[in-house]
Amino acid sequence: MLKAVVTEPLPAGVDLDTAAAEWDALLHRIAHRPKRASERKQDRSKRTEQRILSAALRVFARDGISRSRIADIAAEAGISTSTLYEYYKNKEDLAYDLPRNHLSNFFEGFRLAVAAKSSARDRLVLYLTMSADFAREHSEWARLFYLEIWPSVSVSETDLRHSVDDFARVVICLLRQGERDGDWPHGQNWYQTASILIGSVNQVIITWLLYRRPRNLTKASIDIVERILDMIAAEPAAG
Amino acid sequence: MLKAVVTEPLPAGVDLDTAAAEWDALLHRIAHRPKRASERKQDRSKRTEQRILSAALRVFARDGISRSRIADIAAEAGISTSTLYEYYKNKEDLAYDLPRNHLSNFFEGFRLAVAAKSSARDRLVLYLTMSADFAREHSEWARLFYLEIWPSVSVSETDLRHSVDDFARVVICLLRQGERDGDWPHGQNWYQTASILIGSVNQVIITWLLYRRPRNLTKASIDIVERILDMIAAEPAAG
DNA sequence: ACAATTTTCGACGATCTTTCGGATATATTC
DNA sequence: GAATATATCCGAAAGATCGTCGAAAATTGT
Repeated sequence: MLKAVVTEPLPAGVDLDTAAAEWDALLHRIAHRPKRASERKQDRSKRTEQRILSAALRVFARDGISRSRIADIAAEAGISTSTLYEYYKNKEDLAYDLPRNHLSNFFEGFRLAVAAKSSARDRLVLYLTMSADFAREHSEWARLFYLEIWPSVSVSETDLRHSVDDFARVVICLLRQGERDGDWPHGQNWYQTASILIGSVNQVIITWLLYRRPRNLTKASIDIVERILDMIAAEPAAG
Repeated sequence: MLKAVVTEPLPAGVDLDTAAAEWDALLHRIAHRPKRASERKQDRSKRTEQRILSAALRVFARDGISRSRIADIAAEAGISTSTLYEYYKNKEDLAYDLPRNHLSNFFEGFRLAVAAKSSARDRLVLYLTMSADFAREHSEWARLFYLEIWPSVSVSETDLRHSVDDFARVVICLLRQGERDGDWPHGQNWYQTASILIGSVNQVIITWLLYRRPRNLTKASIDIVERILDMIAAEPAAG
């Protein structure tokens, strides 16, 4: 795991080693949120579980969560309805397990890719761009996550909430890094800046999911993130 | 209705009268989207309809749409289940009628309030701030709209979609106004700018709805909108 | 006050969800 | 490799919610 090598004199009152360690810890944590409690013992079951998840994703994306029927998902997975209940308490439980899996994969992918980037700005661009790209590559999952689950009231009562909170936490952490490194001026409200970044990218992703516009989601997300970061870098220092 | 009085020489190729007329027309249209088709004949029915809407809002906000039962809503409204079906085809139909009503009211409120503002910047700040304030004042409705309905797949298949599209249209129109008036530099991608503004404000609203943070939603939305507009005004002109 | 129209409601059938007990498959032990 | 224990699967039936229908009640117009 990369650790920033400090060659310049430390700014007063900031421990870069501690900061780097925090970053590593955050990266590790987000990619390793505990999975669901019940571990299946037999290989057969693990295959069945995968078949259920993949079937559920297809059906949910096609019909929307509320209009999907458990029986359809079970049929699509090639098992009986009652077997499905051996794996998931109910439809909601199933629906909320899907994003957790994928989010873990996304975070793990980012953890590996970000090793090549050293500046906070590059990392931030990578992070937000990757999230848009992940949505484009897994558009069935993204429909489910961005259009049905993320904003839902119930997220706040679920384990999934932690993963969603992690998403914002990464942005905040990188904004602080950039401030320390002088990528943008001191004294801004980083929660507000994070809202702008995350809100803007999500807005682009959601519009793309609903209307397939703009055509090139990857380019659009790079453009919007870089534009915002340019604007932030040009702001007068506050405080 | 206010019409901009032109005292300065017109910039080449721009008809300010036409632009002002378009703005008036847009304002009128958004506040007067046609209501639902079926008109009730008796006064009693109109009261019942209101009781249903108000009961549905409470129940949906409390339980979430998918967990709400038609029977509960009917009981809350003091009518029988089957009577409710006389008014709404099904739960979805009911859920999607609520936002339409409120959005109309919001647009009408904006139409009246914006008459006092003449610059595009002031109008934009007013618009986005009012939308956050409307969410704060009608938080049950806002939970339903922002957390369950707006991002939902099904919006794209409903009448409601027009009202949602109107919301963005107003922002785009005001951004063009501001460009003509020199409030910010020429040549930017206004769809992108609109995504930033709308996405950021929505993000703040959603966070407030879920976690009641930041405490003062009104102030937070003013701050974030003004910060973004300042940044946009400071951008170099693109070409 | 009477007829026509509109609105309400209880009862019922249809659809979907969830549970339960036993049958079948896999793993473990000797 | 047979016996035992455990894990997985399924059919059937119970439970819950949705949505319909015809008759009763309320309202309106004359």
